[in-house]
Amino acid sequence: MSRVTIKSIANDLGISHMTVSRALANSPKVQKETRAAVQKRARELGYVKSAVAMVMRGDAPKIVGLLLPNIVNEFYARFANDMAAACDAQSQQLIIHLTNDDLTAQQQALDRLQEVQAASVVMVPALRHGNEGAPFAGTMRVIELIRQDNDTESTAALLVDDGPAINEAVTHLANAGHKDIAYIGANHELSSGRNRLNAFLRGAEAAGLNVAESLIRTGVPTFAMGRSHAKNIIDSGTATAMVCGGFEISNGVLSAVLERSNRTTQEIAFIGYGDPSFYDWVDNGVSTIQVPVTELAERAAKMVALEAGESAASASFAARLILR
Amino acid sequence: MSRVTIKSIANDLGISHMTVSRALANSPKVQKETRAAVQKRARELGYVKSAVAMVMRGDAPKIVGLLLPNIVNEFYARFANDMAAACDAQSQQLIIHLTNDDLTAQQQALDRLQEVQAASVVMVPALRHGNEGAPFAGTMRVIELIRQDNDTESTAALLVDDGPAINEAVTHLANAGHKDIAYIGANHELSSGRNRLNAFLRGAEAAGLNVAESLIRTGVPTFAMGRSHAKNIIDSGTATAMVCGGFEISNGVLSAVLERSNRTTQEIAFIGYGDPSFYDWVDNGVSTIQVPVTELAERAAKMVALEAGESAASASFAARLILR
DNA sequence: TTGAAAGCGCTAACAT
DNA sequence: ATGTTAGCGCTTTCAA
Repeated sequence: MSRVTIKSIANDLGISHMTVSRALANSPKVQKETRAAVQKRARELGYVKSAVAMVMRGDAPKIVGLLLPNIVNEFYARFANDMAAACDAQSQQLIIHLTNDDLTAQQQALDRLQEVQAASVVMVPALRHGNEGAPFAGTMRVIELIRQDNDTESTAALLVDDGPAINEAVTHLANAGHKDIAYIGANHELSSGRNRLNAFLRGAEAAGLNVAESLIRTGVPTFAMGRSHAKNIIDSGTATAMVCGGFEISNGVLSAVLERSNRTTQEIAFIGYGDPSFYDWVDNGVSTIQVPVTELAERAAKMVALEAGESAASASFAARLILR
Repeated sequence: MSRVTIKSIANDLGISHMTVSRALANSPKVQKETRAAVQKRARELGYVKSAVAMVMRGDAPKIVGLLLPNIVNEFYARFANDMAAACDAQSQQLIIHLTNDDLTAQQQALDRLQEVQAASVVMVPALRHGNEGAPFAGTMRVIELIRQDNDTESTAALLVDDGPAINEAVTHLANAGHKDIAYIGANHELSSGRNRLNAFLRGAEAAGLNVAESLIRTGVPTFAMGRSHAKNIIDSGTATAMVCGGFEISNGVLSAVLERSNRTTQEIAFIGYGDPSFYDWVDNGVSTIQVPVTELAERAAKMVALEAGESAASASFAARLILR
C-alpha cells in the first residue's frame, strides 16, 4: 500500500528505474514496446510522479500562497475564487492562510509557505503598530493586495484607486442636500486608509461642507467596528448620511442601518464599500463603491505566473461609484 | 541568494552539517555554546527548514486538499474559512481547488494533490453521469462533503440531515394556506438530491397536497438553474410558494423573486436553502433551511487531523428551518 | 538502447 | 561531543 515509485515499477518489471523514468517521459531512447509496457503498468499501479522529489532536484515548486484576513467577506471570497480558478488553469497549487489581520498569524503563515518553498505570496498585509517588525518572506515573491505596508514599499502591490469614487460619493450626497456626512473607514496606519479618508475630506471641502470631527471614525476595519460606529452616529442624529471606507466596515454599517430602519422612519443615506452581490437586493439597492475584483485577481494571477527572475510591477485599478 | 541549508550554515561555521542539524533540533548532545552559535547564525541567515526534504525522508506532509465547486457561495466560503482557520491552528497547509462541479477539473485537482502527497482531501464530489469513472484519489484520505458519490460509499462523508427541515418547510407553507408549492433542487443523481426531493414529496403528501409534476424542477445545481426555473414558475402563476434544495439554486431563485416582486404586487412565498448572512437583510428576511456549517467544518478539521492509520467515521448534522 | 552514479536537504544509525 | 554514511524519488551526466 506504500507509494508507487519508478523504482517499485522497475522492480515489478525487472528493469532499471532509469528505463522507467525515460519511458514515462516518453523518451525515444527506450524501446517502443518497453515504453508502452511501462506506461501501462504505471497506470495500472496508479503511479503519480512525486512533486516533492522534483522540487528536491531543483524544480521550482508550483505553489502560490494567499494570505487574507478572512475568506467570508465577498470581496475576499471573490478574489480567492478567481485566484483559485487561475491557479488551477496554470497548474499551480493555491495555499490559503487566514490572518485575521493579526501580525503573528501572518508571520506564521509566511514561515509555513517558505517551508514548502512557495514561489509567490499574494497577501493583504496586516496592520502594524509602531515598533512591530516588518513581515519577513525570505526569497518569496510578495504581492501586496489592496493595502501597502509602509516598510515594504519596494515590493509589488495591487492597489485600488478609490479616491475619485469616494470623492464622487461625497459630491453626490452633497448634491442631494446632505450637509452632515459621516465617514467610517479603515485606520490611517496604512496608505490605503489615509488615501480614502483624504478623498472623503477633499470631497467634502469641494462641496463646501464643514465636517465635524465627531463624524470621522477610523479604526481597525472590522464588521463590529463599522456596526458600532454606525449605530452611534445614527442614534446621535448628528448625520444624515454615511460613507464607508472598508469592506467589513461596510457590511457592519449596513447591518446597523437595516436594524435601525425598522425602528424609525428617519432614513439615513449610506454609501458602502465593495460590491457584494446582495447589495443589489437589500433595501431597494445599496449604493456603493465598487472595487474591481476580477481585474485585481487577473493581474495577480499573471504576476504569480512570472518566472523566478522577472519582477512584478505594481498596478492600480480604479474603483467606481455605483448608485442604486 | 540561494537557499540557506544546514550545509551552508555548517560551511559558514566550519563544522559538520550534522552538528548544525542537532543544534537546530536543540539536541543536548551538542555543546551549549555551539548550539547557541548555530541558532544565532541560522536566524541571521534566515534559515527555514525545508518541508520538502522532510517529506522526502518520510514525514507525512501536512497538506490538506479542499475541493469545492466554487468559493463565492457563502456556504462554501464559510466552510473554507473555518477549515482554513482550523488548518492554521493545526499547522496544516490548506490547498484549495475549484471544480465548478466538473469531473475533469475534479480529477486534475486530485492528481495535483497526490503529487504533493496531500494526506487528506475534503471534497464536494462533482456529479457523475452514468458511464463516467469514479474519482481516483490514490492513498489520500477522502472526506466527502454535503453529497456522497454513489460509487464511493465506503469513503467517509460529512452529510446534512435536511429531510426533517425540508419536511417542516412544506408543512409550514401548507399551514399558511399554500396549495401549490413548487420544488427547485439539485438533481437526483446524488443521494443528497434524492433525499431532499423525497423529503419535499413526503411533506406535501402529509399535508394532503397533490403536487403537479410541472412544479418539480431538478437539475445541475447552479445559480442560473434556480433563477430560470423560478422565473418560469412565477410567470406561469402555477404556484404560490417555492422550496429550494441547493445553495446556488437558492440564491438564483431569490434573485428571480426579488426581480419579479418589483413588477407585480403578487407575492410568492419562498424558502431558501443555506443561510448566508444577508438572508436576514433581504426582503424583510428570507426564511430558509439553515445548514450547520461550523459543525461540519469542525468535524472535517478533526478528521484531517487524524493519524495516517486511523480511519474517519462518517457523520451527519441536522439542518434547521429558520422562519423569518 | 540500457544502466549506474551523483546529488538536491534532511536525520537515524553508526562511527569516532 | 562531533563527524560520516546512507537513503527518501527523481533526472542529468557519464559509462557500457
